[in-house]
Order: sequence, then C-alpha cells, then structure tokens
Amino acid sequence: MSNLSKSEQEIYDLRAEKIQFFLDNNQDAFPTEFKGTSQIVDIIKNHTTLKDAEHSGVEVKIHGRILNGRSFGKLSFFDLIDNSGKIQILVDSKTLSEEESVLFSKYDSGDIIGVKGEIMKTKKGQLSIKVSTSSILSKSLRTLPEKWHGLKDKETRFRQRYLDFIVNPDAKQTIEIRSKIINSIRQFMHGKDFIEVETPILQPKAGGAIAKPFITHHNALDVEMYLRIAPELYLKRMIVGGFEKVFELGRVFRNEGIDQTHSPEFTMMESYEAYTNVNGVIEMVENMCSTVFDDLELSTDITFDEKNADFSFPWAKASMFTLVSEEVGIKVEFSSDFNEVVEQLNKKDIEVNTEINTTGLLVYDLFERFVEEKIINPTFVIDYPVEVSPFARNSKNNPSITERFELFAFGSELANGFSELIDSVEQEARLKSQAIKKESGDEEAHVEDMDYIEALEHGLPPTGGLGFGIDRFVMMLTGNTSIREVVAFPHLKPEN
RNA sequence: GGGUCGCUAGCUCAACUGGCAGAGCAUCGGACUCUUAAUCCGCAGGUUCGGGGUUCAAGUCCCCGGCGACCCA
Repeated sequence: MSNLSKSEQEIYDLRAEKIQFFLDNNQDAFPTEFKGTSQIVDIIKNHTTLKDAEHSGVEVKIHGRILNGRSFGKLSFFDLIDNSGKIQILVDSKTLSEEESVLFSKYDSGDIIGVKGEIMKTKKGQLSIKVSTSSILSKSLRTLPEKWHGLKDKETRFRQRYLDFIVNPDAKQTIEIRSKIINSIRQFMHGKDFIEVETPILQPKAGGAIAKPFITHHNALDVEMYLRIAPELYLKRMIVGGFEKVFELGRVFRNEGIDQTHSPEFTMMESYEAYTNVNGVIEMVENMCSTVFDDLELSTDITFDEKNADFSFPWAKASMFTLVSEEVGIKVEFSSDFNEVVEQLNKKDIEVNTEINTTGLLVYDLFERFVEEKIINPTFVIDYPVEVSPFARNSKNNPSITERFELFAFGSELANGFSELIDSVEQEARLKSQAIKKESGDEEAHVEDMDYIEALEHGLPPTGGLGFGIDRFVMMLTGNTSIREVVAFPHLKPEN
C-alpha cells in the first residue's frame, strides 16, 4: 500500500472492514470465478420492447463494476458496467431477504459484484435488473474519480490508465477500435497468403531505418544489443530464405523525444512480397485500408485535427517533383541542374541548406519543408530521390530516382514502400557511403550491415516491401491527435 | 533544446492589489420506495508538487528543482 492521505486511509479501512464482514459471514470475498453471466449489451439489445414498469420474467446473471448509486433507504439503484456496457440494477429491500439487503450496504462504488435478477423496466422506463441475489467479486479499497466531471487531468489519466478506462468510455473505445483495426489488417494479410513472422527485437545492429536505438546488453554472450528500429532487414532475409510473402506486425523502438506524434515505442506493420514491385505494394496498401474501412464500417469522410479529408478510394498518386514544383513555383525535374534550381530558389528568397548538394536532396528537402504538411487527402507520393532511399531500387527509366512511395494524409506519413534493392553490389556501395557519412558524424545515416549484404549475395528475388504506421492510422480513424490516446500505456517520466 | 501555461481535499475546480484555504461531487452519520449528476439535513477530510527566500503575514511575490500540457526548433 502506498502512502494514503487521511481521508483515503479512512475509506481504505472502512472498506477493508467490509471485506472482513464477508469473510465472517461465510461469503467468499475473493472468489475465483463467476460464470454463466450475460453481457449487458445483449440484455439491452434483447429488451428494447419492454414497457414501463413491465417485468420480463427473465432471470439473468451479470457481473460488473458499480459506478454509482442512488438510494431511497428501502429502494436503491446502482449503475453497473461490464466490458460491453452499462445497466441499472434495482435493489428493493421490501422483496429481498434481510441477508441479501445487508450485502448491498457493504458494496461501494468501484466494487465488482455479481448479480442475479429479473430484467424489468422501472416506472420511469429505465431498463433495470431487479436483484434477487448478489455477491462480491472484488472489493475496491479506493474511490473512483468523480462521476460527473470524471477524470480529466491528462497526467493522472495516463499514469493511472485503468481509471481512465473505467470512467472515460471514449478512452476505452479507442483501444477497442485499435484492436479491431489491427485484427482487420492481420486478416487481410493472411487472406492474401502472407505469413506472419517474428524477427529479432534484440539485434546486434539496428538497421533498416534511421534512428537512435536503445542499447542494451546481453550478459551471457557479453555483447551489446540494440532494440530494433525496424524489422526490415530480417524480413528480407526471410524472403531470401524462400518465404515469398511475409509480414510482421509489432513494436519498434526509437530512442528519441516524446511528443504528440512520437512515442519511443510504436507499432508498425511491415510486409515483403516477392515478385512484385512498388505498384503492387501501393495496390495492396489501398486494398488493405479499404478492407479496414469496410470491416469497421467507417465513413471515408474523415475529420482529424479540425481538418477534413476524403479517404474514398482510389487514393491520389503524385510525383514528389510535381508537388514540389507546384508548391514553390519553379519547375524542377530529375534532370534539372542543381545550381540553376538553387539560383531560382534564391530569387524567391527560399534558402538552401549548405549541406544540400544534389537536386534529389534539394527536392526532398523542399518537399519536407513546404509540401508534406499540406497533404491532407491520402496521397501516395512517388519518385523519391535515390539519395534518401538507400534500400529502394532505382527506377529503370531514371536512375536518380527510386521505385518508392510514401503515403501521406493529414500532413503526416502513414506508410513507406518500395521495390527493394536486390543488387547486392549496389546495396553494399550505398551502405558503404552511408557508413562514411555516419563516420563523419552524420546522425541521419544508416548503419552498415555486412551480414545483410551477404544474404543479398545469395539472391533476393524481386520484392516489394512496405512499412505501415499503425499508431498514426489509428489516430486518424479515431480522431485522436495525440499518440498517447491510441496506446494503452503511454510513457511518462517517473514522478520523482 | 527554447517559450508559454498549469500543479490547491479522492475527483472537478475557486480563493481580487499578499490578509483566517473554500465549493460541488465522492466518503461518513441521518431522512427518504422510481432514481438515473436523485433530493434534503449534518459531520469529517489539506505537506496548496518539493526545497529555499522576502514579509508581521505567502496558495499568491522572488530563486532553485520536479512533473505535465501546449506552441516553436
């Protein structure tokens, strides 16, 4: 027991005495089960036609947590919630045995009880369970947050998320929808004959993305290990090994700051399919998202962060070069001369970072600075410069860009996919140049992974790969602008 | 990393230019057989985030620290 205030201690002691009462009266205060109950939502669904003051004659057992009560001395009402919903229970001490009546004087808001009784409607038309017997299933020794204003303080909500879930139905529903979305995605992938695999979370090298990893240590092997920042390189090793369609839906870890859209651990779905390319992946993403909308019966008219977007399919596709050209008002193509573009930008008072020295890097920089945040409707942005896409293969038509896309909506990235670079020699050269950048202090560079190169040397079939951000997608579909709302237990600094 | 705001009873919030730290709900005692934020009467409940300072007097002003929210990079 952590330190309680005086009033908390009083409540704790009083309620502990009630547990003792149950024990003294041959009531099991800590039962191991309570079976044969109905779900509250089903009771509500099946008794919509009851008239006021009508008794159904149907006896049911339910379980749940007492939210609050209203007492008239000999008649009292309690609201009971289970996982499915809320219902009123009615306790009429006139028709209840003395022993049963006494039990209710021992229950408090927050207690979990089991109840047997008849489904009926009160004179005022409130569907209720008229209690015949009840039992304590778990005693609460602390008070619930206030019934009307609820629990608002974000810090307390996230530090004691269980309370948030009890008293804020929206918070609970968001997590339920998250589960449905994830389930829908899994079913879709299985339906397309992908197999779900689990690759190492502890990795000797944290590759496949750019991010600071969490570092840990394996005692028995006495080696440094990293929590994965992406499963990418292992999943492609699976493709080398002969699995033609794999996906992994799981947590990745990035040792970076926490804010409204960033959590140090978040959930990605990555998939790799042999013998397809970026276009196959785009088509799959669209089908997958469409399936989610169907399964959850969601409207494609989405409002998020006070903005409105049309998620109806098919989603738009646009070249990064076109988008940038339109936004800055200067025509930039793959073949545009770097210095000429910089000169035109300068005329428009758009500054160019001195570290940027190629047209590709420049376009990508302009895209991030000026275009990204303005993409509201879901859009597959294609034609990514090779400089920022070390694992994507070059376009056959133009080697300075890659067969890659990123999916944006409401100004943020939802997915990233490409035709995988399968040429081991080219891949090694790209990772070597990344390694040199890293060596010279560039934190925005990938690590070199020679073991992965060796895997490629055995032959990776033509492959289309995808990384899909589950948390952001859930945020958009549930209208939550903070990632903290869509994960069950967001990270906070310890209080002391 | 920078800025702004916040932290007061279990919860939601008050407390003016520094002047006895309050309310509602919850709890506890009492009345009450149709409430659903029940109502009515009464009691109790405080390390005002922590530490230091100024002052006759600090929730309030100053300094240091903690945690959080929002904005910016």
